[in-house]
Amino acid sequence: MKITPVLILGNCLEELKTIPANSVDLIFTSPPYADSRKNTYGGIHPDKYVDWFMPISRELFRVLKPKGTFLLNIKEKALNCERHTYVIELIMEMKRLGWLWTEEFIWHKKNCYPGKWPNRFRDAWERLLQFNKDKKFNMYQNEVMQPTGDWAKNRLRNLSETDKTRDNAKNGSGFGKNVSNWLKREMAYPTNVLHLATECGNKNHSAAFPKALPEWFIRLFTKEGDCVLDPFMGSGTTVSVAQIMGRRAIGIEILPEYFNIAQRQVNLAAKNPKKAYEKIQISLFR
Amino acid sequence: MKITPVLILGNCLEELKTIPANSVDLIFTSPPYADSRKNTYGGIHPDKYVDWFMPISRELFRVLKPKGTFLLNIKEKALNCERHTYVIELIMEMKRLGWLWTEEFIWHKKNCYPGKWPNRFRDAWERLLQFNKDKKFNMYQNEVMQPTGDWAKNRLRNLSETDKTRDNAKNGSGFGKNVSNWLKREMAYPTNVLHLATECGNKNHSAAFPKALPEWFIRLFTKEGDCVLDPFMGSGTTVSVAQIMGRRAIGIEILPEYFNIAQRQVNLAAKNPKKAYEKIQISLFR
DNA sequence: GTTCCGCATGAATCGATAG
DNA sequence: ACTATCGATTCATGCGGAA
Repeated sequence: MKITPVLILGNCLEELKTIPANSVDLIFTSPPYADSRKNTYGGIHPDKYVDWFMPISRELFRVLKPKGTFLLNIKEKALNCERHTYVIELIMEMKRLGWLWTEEFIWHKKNCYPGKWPNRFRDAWERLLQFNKDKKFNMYQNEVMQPTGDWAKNRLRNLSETDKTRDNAKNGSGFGKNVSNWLKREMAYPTNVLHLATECGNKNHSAAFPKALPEWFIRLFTKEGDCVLDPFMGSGTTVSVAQIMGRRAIGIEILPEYFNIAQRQVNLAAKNPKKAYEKIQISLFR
Repeated sequence: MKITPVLILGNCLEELKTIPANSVDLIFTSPPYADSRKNTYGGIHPDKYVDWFMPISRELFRVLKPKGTFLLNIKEKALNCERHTYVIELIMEMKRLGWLWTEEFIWHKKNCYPGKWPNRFRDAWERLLQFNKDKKFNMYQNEVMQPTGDWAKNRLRNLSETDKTRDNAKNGSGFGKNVSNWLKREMAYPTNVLHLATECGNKNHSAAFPKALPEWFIRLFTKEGDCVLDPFMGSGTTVSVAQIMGRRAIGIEILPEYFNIAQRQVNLAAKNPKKAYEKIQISLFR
């Protein structure tokens, strides 16, 4: 199945209004952070961040399907020696608007930005806020199961050796059932902490996250053919990952510079999807 | 230097009033989480949590030195398929009271509670909220430097063969005080993400955190002889760690049962501080 | 004395059932 | 309708006994 994402060059709030209500399965986005990236997006002052985001939040609520999910990657910056409160104020406001704040995932950035300050250490984590319209949202947990920890490997290795000898010695003693039980145990469900290194190779966009991040949430919250929206597309990481995974995708970007990069990335992925897919590093959870 | 902690049996809010203003260097505490530990503390309803905590917060502000730090370990629970907002409301209220919200550390709980639900994964992290009265607070960053990546791993592996304590061999990353003296080269500053397992063998208290947690913050925010306060002492982890590290300590606990456990632990540590110190596992940052 | 293995134990959460 | 209680589910870790 070959689906080319829809890329829209324009103002996020205006363009969202052209999208039908209840049509999107997953919104995954990383909006411009307050007052940072001045050179690119212009920057919104922290004190005005909530007022700026709420109208957009309202449109996102409208376009999301009842069982869809909105995932917001955000982190407050330190301003004047303090953490600003615009993120937690935003959570409160979005709840007033009708969003359910269902979960907060942590993205642990294993190779965070270097630096030293007298009053704080390097910031190695970001928030991944999950919002929903309904308590019963779609979630495909089996799609993101992972191998169990090292503790199990050692023990299962020993176990499987004894299993083999017994299996050779005796025939059809019903031991196979036990083995299959243990095999199930080789996979476990993940937690709400994601360990991912930032991709430093990404040249142009100043706020790129690793492909594995949208990839994980797209697997968790959508099926093939579902629709993924990124209203702050940037250089198109989320959109092209969705494309490669066989999801429909919509991306909105106001700056032609980034829009063009995203366009090229999408064309490239359309030409050789397998190669593009292999490029997605799945290095979650250590 | 031998300093015995001051343990107070009584109501937190009342007893705090007996402590002089501007006398404490570090407050490190983990108050009863909303509605949990019902069997022990009675539990506060999430909707009333902020109102319950704010008068205590006011007293904590009073007793803290201008350059001191308040570190609050807390996590909101999921209620009715949503994350409750009492923690972020608490942050807003404390700012109104005059606290600076300077940082939010993440405690990544490597061995979080198991379970499976249709709409969420296991919760593997807690907040460590840092509050201060003044932008220029005391912070001794050099005290918590850690060995860098690969070098540390190799070094520590060899080490565990030489210095054969059982616990070092087990997790492969533990190192004692004597060892850290060795490793003056190739040390780096940590980040604001801490990787620690909960100590589950502790039958004493239903909510004991690992000793390495208060140990790290006591090193970071206090010197020898400084005063550490834990207004919700529980079985006395914070207080006895502070004692072993040569800090003065004050602990308040309302339940005689826990108070007695803390009392015993303190007496034990006073008798043999070296042995007690070695028991503190420093296995931070993986 | 070391290594290996069995086992209990968590600051959990949801859905169903009962009052 | 709304609150209180209970059972089912799940996995990394430390401790203790055994080889």
